[in-house]
Amino acid sequence: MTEKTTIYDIAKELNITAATVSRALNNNPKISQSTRKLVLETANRMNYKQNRLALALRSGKSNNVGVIVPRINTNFFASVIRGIEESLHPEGYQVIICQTHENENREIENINTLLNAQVDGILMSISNLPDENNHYIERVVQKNIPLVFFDRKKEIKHVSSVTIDDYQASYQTTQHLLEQGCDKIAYFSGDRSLEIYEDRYRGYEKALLDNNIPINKDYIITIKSNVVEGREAVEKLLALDNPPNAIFSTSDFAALGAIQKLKEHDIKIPEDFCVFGFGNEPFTKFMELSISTVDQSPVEMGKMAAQVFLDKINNVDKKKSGKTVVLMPKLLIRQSSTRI
Amino acid sequence: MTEKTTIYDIAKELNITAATVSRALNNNPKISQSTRKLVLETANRMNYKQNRLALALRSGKSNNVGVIVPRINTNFFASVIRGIEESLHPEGYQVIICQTHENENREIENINTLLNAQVDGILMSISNLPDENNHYIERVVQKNIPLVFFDRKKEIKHVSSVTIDDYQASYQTTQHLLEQGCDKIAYFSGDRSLEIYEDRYRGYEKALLDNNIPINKDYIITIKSNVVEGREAVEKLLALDNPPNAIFSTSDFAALGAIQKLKEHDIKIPEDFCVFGFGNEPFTKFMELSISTVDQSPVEMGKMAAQVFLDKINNVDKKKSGKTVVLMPKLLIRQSSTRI
DNA sequence: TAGATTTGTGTAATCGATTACATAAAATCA
DNA sequence: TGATTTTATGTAATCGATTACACAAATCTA
Repeated sequence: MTEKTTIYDIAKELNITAATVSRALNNNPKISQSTRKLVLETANRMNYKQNRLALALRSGKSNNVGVIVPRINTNFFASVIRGIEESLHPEGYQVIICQTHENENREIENINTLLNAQVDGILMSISNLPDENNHYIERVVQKNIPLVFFDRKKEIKHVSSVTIDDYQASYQTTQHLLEQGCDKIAYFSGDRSLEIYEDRYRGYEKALLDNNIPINKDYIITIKSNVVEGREAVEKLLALDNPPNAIFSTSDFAALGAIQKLKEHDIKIPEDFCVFGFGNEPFTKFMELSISTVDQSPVEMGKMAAQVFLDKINNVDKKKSGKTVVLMPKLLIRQSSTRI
Repeated sequence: MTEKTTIYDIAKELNITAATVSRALNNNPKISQSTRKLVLETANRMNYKQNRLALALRSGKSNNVGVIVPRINTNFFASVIRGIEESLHPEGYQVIICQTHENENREIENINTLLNAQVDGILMSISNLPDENNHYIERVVQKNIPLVFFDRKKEIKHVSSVTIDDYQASYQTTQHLLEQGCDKIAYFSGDRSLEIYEDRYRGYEKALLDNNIPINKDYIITIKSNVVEGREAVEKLLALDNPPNAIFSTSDFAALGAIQKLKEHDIKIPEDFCVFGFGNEPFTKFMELSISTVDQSPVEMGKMAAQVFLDKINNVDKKKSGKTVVLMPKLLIRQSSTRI
């Protein structure tokens, strides 16, 4: 029939109790071989499937993990989720996804919904939660639910995080551009109230200072991660009295927009101008003029975030420690910044 | 403390029963204003959060929906999932994602896990489930759990589906290439045991026949969706005595590989050779030679699949009908196939 | 063979929320 | 005022699985 089979149905069928059925199904040692065999056969015949909801309610363990991202259909986040799913699936966890659209209310709402759903852990890339809302995060910690930030993190006590070394990535990229002979490097920044963008900015700044190059504020432009803003930023830069000869963009999309616009101005890349992106979006490799960029190993990052969660779940002793994992970024030096 | 507050805790605090608390929280009319106010305040003060697991167990409704895709980190599937999430979130459903990696065992396993988790519906893009395993699908139907295929579907009784009109897309694309003056059109096919690829092939074939152009079997190559296979296929085509002057690739990635290889052979696109892709991957637009392609409106497709699920859930009367939605594809005619 | 031990099942509580039914108290009516 | 209706609350079952505890039967020991 259409109804679901429960252990009670099996029990009635065999004229035993549900407890015995449960024991047989769970390989409990206190059960006779004959009964176990009978139960297993009957369960199979009646097409029994364990109701994980009931199990979850009793055990207090849902075997679900929530993942919160700004938006799922970007290569980076989709890849992180892939990594998470692949690490968690073999351990019997399922992944619930939530999007915030960079909206802090959605972020709070998603956290609450996940808590209500009794998830065993939350992995998230924070949108832009102002500090006054930190208590929503702290509540998760208080409930002893493992929380792991990936990529976009926030310094909160007892919260783990997995990121790449954004400072290093940025420092090395700037250094690379300098070595290519670019001495006037413009910088496209993201919202610096987010740690990753602040770290990247510091890496850029430090590399310039280490090379005795003063910071030119006109070269620093805050953009959103899309093609149009990259184009617009280039217009501004080219209108300067002393325009730059390189751009380090913390967004691949903006880097692409920049390249388009530079070409329209008949500026030769990389001969006259170098461009470096960030994120290793698939298209950067495919372009005829391939775009140099920083690879963030998103799948690895997802796997690592999942691993940090699993370690926490499995070591109840180390109750309130937060683990910080920093992955090394990989500079992918391609045509857009290679002057040979 | 770290413990969770339940309605029993609130009841004890106020010296009433859990039933009354429940009624107050659910705006049950049979409750006095004063009690309701008191309960609400106390719940708030004690930071009460409803345990959705308990609710789910009692009501038989988990408010979770499972989504099964081959792989989440492709633009198409990530976008569909985005659409699904955005339609389902306002209705109070959460989305559980599963990947199959095109593996039929994983597909079956995922279906079973979702059923055990008591999901209220399953939305999936089928991998390559052979017919002898149809009963795993039919079991879902039997349990009266709404099942919706998107993109990659299978004809199974009572199962809904949302697809684009692959036949039309393919027919129109072929027609377009003919109009551009290409009379020798090669075709990169996917695995034709999947309906979508069979439909696309039929569209291609029909357009040629309608224009009195015989099918040349040498022009038809089955590929996997990646750049390398596109390159290799072009090598084969160019080695023919009578090579083609256009390619219609059912994969954008293969189309890109084809373009790369054609350029290496100094063949001019679109003057000497036209290329048309399928899927509207982001990079197709960004290329210096932008690639013509078919847009499948994945976000729309996801939203529609979610809507079909919601309609089914909300109309219990129409118990076992399957709804079939066919979206119109959009041809994006770009430089790679535009001869002025 | 009486007593101790082992083995296999049953009983009933539990997880947290909802709700049909019962019932006491309050309000309304005649 | 006594009967009737309304209102608010309590009681207890339910969803499906697990498990501490109890206990009867089987097996072992001396």
